[in-house]
Amino acid sequence: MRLTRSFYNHPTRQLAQALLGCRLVRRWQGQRLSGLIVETEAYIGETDLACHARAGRTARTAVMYGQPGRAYVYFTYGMHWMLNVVSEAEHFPAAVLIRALEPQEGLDVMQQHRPVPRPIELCRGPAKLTQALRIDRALNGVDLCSRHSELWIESGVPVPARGVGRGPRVGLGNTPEPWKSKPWRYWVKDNPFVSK
DNA sequence: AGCACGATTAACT
DNA sequence: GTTAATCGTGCTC
Repeated sequence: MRLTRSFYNHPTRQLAQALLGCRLVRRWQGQRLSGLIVETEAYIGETDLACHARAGRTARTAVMYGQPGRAYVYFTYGMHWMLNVVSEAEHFPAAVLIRALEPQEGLDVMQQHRPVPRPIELCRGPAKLTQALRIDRALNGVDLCSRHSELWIESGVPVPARGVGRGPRVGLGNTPEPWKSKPWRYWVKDNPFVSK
């Protein structure tokens, strides 16, 4: 079942954990491309200096200030797209970055989008999964709760708290403390599809 | 108008 | 472990 708006309207760290085990689905040319979410990170508000919303409301960050349950897709390093899910109440800018998937449906199509020798490499990283699922600027702002969107998340088997690993967020090179070290990255323990 | 840098990845040594 | 690729964004001049 497609997750509803209320699922996303929660504290970001709580949502980041709740999304583990859920299934991200992309409809591409009538086909389902999907995978279980196995790794996430929380980015929370203007005071979190790792969050893009630290710059306040701009054209780029506007989606994060909108409804929960929308996709925030941004471009970085001159070549990569990142997928986030907007969290918390409208007007509070926060989102969950989807960092890795365990591929489930449409692996053959994903391989066409992203040629790799083995499926383990298909979605093991935030820019890898957007490439495999063909997620780019066209999906920025899309409502994951709408019946008509080509991107959504389905409920799954919740991962119990003891099965969730936690640690600092990845790639925050110049972010000052204490934000750089906040343990706001979550993953499914012992799952081989988690990024490295 | 110009500049430094980035929520990364792949291909090096 | 190091580095190139490659361009939108936000900040300074």
